Amino acid sequence: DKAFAKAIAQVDKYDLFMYNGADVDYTYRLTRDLAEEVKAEDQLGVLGRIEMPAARMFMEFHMHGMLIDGDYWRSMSADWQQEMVDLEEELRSYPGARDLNFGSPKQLAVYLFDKLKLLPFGGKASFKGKKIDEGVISKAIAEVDDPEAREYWTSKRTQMSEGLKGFGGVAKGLSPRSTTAYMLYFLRQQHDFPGTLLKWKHLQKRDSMYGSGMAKYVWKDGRVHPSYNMTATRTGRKATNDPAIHNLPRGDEIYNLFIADPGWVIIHGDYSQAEMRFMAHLSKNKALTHLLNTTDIHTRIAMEMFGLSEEDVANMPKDELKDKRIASKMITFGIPYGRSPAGLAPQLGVSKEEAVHYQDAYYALLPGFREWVENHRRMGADNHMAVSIFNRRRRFPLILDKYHRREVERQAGNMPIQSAINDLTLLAHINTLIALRDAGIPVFPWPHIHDSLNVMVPKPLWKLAVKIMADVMTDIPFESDLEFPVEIECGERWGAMPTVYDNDGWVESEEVAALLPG
DNA sequence: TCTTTGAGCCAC
DNA sequence: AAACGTGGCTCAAAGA
Ligand SMILES: Nc1nc2c(ncn2[C@H]2C[C@H](O)[C@@H](COP(=O)(O)OP(=O)(O)OP(=O)(O)O)O2)c(=O)[nH]1
Ligand SMILES: [Mn+2]
Ligand SMILES: [Mn+2]
Repeated sequence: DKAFAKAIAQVDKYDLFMYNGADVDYTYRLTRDLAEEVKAEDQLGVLGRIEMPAARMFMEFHMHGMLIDGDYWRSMSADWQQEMVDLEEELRSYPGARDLNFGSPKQLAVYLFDKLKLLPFGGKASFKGKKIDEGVISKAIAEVDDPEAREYWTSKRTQMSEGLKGFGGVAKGLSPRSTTAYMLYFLRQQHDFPGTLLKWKHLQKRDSMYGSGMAKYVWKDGRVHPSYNMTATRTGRKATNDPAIHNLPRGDEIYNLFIADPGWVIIHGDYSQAEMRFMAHLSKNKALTHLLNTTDIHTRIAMEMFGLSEEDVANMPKDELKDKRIASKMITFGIPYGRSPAGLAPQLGVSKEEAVHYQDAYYALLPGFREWVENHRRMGADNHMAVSIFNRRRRFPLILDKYHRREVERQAGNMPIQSAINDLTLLAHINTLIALRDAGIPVFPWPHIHDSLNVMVPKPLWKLAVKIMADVMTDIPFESDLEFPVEIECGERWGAMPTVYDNDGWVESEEVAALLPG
């Protein structure tokens, strides 16, 4: 932080040294007291086996950082800014829009709903309520004939305000005067302005995050050095910042900003259908296990969601299928994590009643799974605690009312699964580094991202390293009927990495041959 | 001139 | 529609 650095620069050097020394000393002394607490909470295993080695790995990653492709970065940034200039000129040409700040939701609402008098989901009636009823949204979007808009609505959530969820908090949902993309896709059926605004918003986000906005994160060495926050989540997942790398927009455009050091390659491994597999492990559900062993469940749910046949899947462009598969994850995970038919409906593009049928069809595919899911949720709330197989814990000391209880049930249901997949992956990351070094392969850690991990190795050794990573990741540290297959990609640029290894072994392709000799 | 909050959008 | 879960970042606007 610039202001902080400036302030620190003015502090007397001797005072600063004394302060830093005291900081270290007191931290060290605290370990004695805290070790007692950790022991009392039976968390020495989590600390010693996972958190401490992970901390060392994250520090190593932070120090070395990731190289930014400076030419590509500047070129992309310039492109985005030029496009924005053009779009802004168009937007300002609309009557009354000349002096608008397009980044201000407040000003946009006045323009869209008062000046242009555009009608939100549900029309005039919605102005009466504070939030738009889900049924109104479902009905409205079902009647819209705009493929791009339909695609958006099936791939994004409506959820907006957060508040103190469930108790004394702000109501969640879509306000009738909302200016979100979700709303703009509806408004663009009535006027040209919202459509152009959507494009502007997209570019504004890209540039502010990864174009001009990225500059503050690029050090003098031309690299970014993200920090890992190990205590940000209630599940043991990690968070990153400065810059955050857990929420980079998918696709090559942004990922190609990050490249391997010259002469090195990045190797990336991601668990397949990770949390579904772990739910199968915990529940020992036969049908789910069988489904995972024989098909891709995300694709299977995508077929249900979009009404696709086997032929459709076979003939569809690869990228389109990939997008539909991604969209289906929110349904596949949403249902066992407690999403209601009302919540599912807008994303499925159907009424609440029809959404019930989707939910039933989902569970009909997996006999016994619904019972397990509901019991699993209840037990966590009853115990006021959720525990993962790695003995990570989340407590729920207070349950305030029946609605809060439902929230706690969903959180307690999710924790042991999300947490275990994270720790499984984190351990695999740590062990991959160890195994590579044991094999004499130089390696730098790259990011750990929930159920995926990255390392950087010298290019000539890529194949050896891929095999080692695959072996470590699939050699899970617990007994299970389930396998945990991985997909491994490799390349010099983070956004251009062909799959080189998956559940069926080595993947041959022209792309691999061109990129990775040997 | 700061800091905090709200709206919005991105990911696994 | 009393809400699938877990997060971070930017900008505008309000608060100190
Ligand atoms: N509750 C919830 N969890 C999610 C959602 N999206 C992702 N996750 C969790 C569950 C996933 O298994 C995990 C890793 O995300 P991935 O994008 O890698 O998906 P997954 O591993 O399921 O499939 P894949 O890697 O594509 O075979 O993150 C979501 O929308 N809701
Ligand atoms: Mn995965
Ligand atoms: Mn993943």
